Amino acid sequence: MTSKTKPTTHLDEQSILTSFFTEVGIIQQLSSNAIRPLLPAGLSIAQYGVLNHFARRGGTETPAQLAFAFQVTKGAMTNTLQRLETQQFIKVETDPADARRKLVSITKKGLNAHTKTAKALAPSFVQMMQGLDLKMLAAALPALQAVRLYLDDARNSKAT
Amino acid sequence: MTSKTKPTTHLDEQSILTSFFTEVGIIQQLSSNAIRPLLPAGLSIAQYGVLNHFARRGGTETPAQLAFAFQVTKGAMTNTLQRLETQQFIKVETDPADARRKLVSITKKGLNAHTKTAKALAPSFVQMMQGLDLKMLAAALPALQAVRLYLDDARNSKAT
DNA sequence: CTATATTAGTTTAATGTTAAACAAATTGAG
DNA sequence: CTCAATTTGTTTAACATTAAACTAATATAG
Repeated sequence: MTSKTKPTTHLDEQSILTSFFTEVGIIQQLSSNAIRPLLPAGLSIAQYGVLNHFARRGGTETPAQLAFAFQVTKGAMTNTLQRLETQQFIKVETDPADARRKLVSITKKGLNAHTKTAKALAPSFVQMMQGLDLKMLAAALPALQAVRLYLDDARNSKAT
Repeated sequence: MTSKTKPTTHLDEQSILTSFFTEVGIIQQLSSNAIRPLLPAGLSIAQYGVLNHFARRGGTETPAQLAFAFQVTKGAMTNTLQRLETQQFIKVETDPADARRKLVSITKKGLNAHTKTAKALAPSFVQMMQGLDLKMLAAALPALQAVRLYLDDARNSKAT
């Protein structure tokens, strides 16, 4: 496995990219598995993501905007929104200006559920802040953003 | 949103962690969506992951070892392995030394499928290597590894 | 105005995932 | 040895997701 021509102090270019995506994938899997059991019954990670989105930003958004923001298909977002609406965590109305569209907003009950859930997650969050070198994480953010932007652009140029 | 007491040149600690996981989640979603349509019909990302694992490392592993490596449940791995076995990409035998265990290995057909798939993915991969600042990505790897190890340890200490 | 194209959202079938219950084999305490 | 505990893998039910077909509403070309 070790190169004969170069002392592999540095990873070769291919390994950098492979390692990067492997780490991202595993982190995603581990963090999902850590968060899931902390959520209240009936609230999935996807659903909490939508509640969190509205709790931070407020206002209304269409299902298509939400699907784009979370990078899931419209069908997936339809499903998530239906489950949130069943629990009365969001309100869904037809856009009076365009009957194809729907306008989604968070309800008081949804805000309460979000607050309660955020509190349940807080201890693990605090523990992570203590256990990790946040300066190192902050230093890694530009790289993550660069990759995200690259993938986003690649997707958009394809979707022409 | 801007702090009154501090000029927010730097993100606060909570935002660092939130941004980090948000970016990881979006990258995972975008990269999965980019890769999926490039795979041959009948081969999922999960299945390709297993083929890739064996193509790199060779040898045999038990379903439990694979489930651990990919951080999925045993049930998920059973499903993936059954689909790979149906396509004759892997061989699954009972461990003669312990009849509870099974020994999984890749077949020639599986290696061929892996090679073919890797070739299909190569152009996008090369394009990424050209379009991204690999030094920046390499510099971010330690942070990713640190987070992965933290989550891994947290999980293990819980699973006591 | 009308016919076509586009856009927004839903539905369906297939797959992947988790959690939990289960069966079978092995281990270990007594 | 024997019986309970553990380990390994499978199954099942519920849910998330994608791709593709579909419906309804709007926009646009002629």
